[in-house]
Amino acid sequence: MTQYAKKIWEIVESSYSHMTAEQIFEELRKTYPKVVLATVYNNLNRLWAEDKIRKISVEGMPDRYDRTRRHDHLVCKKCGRLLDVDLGDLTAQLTGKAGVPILSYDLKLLYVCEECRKQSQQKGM
Amino acid sequence: MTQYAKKIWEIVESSYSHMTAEQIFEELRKTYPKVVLATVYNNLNRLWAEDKIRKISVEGMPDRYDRTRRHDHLVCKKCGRLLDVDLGDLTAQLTGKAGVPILSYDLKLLYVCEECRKQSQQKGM
DNA sequence: AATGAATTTAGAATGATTCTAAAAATGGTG
DNA sequence: CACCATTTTTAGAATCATTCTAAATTCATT
Repeated sequence: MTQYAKKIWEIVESSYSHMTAEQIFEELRKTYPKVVLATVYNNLNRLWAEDKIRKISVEGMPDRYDRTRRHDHLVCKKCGRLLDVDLGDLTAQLTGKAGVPILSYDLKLLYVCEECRKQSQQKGM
Repeated sequence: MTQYAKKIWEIVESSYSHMTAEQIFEELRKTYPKVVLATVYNNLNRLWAEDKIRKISVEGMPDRYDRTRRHDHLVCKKCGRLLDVDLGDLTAQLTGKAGVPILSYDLKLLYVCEECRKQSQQKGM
């Protein structure tokens, strides 16, 4: 791993904030001010293909990157806010039913976050 | 619902092929040759916000739209191919653990499809 | 130091989606 | 039906995330 790959991996793996490529880029620049955004994408894609990081896509938002340690997500249907939640390991339960070997799974629970609930109440929706 | 919304809803609801906005647009044009792509996006977004259709995002691919009837997806990690699979309704099981009211959930099982498996064997990967 | 492979860079290009403002359609209401 | 307000559609430009291209640099191995 190059210095960039290593640092990018550290940033993602130690973050709990589901960063976008742009945010990772900003963070990386604190250490390597000359690095370029394409490098961040290159490395994120590489790390992702090698299963060293996770990628999370939520409709209408830029992809976000996450540490690999197994956990699931609560996604606000209104604003896209992402929260970690651990629903336990369902691999065994799911593999049987699926009928093919599963690498991993990606479970998103949709809800409406506190703030969005308040907002839609105010507007009487 | 306008004529466009209705037809778009019908296209999505009756399809099992996880169509992109572009594909839905092409299909809609068979009935309404003058319709415009932005209208498709408008309606898809509206229908989705009203929970009349599902939206599925897979990393690096355009969003795809799906009927609402509960089912889950197998996603090929290499090529993004999408397959339907029914793993049963986990709502009850998940709601308890999550601790907040869940609107729905979105479960993607990652695997490597037949074709991609063959390809990577050939290349010795 | 030389070779080849992998990575980085700069910047252009792509592609999906949204935005803008104006025009058209729609839906009551009197 | 005629009027008004609201919603939807349209055309086309604009935006934004991401990828691509080709050259330059770095890296690993000999």
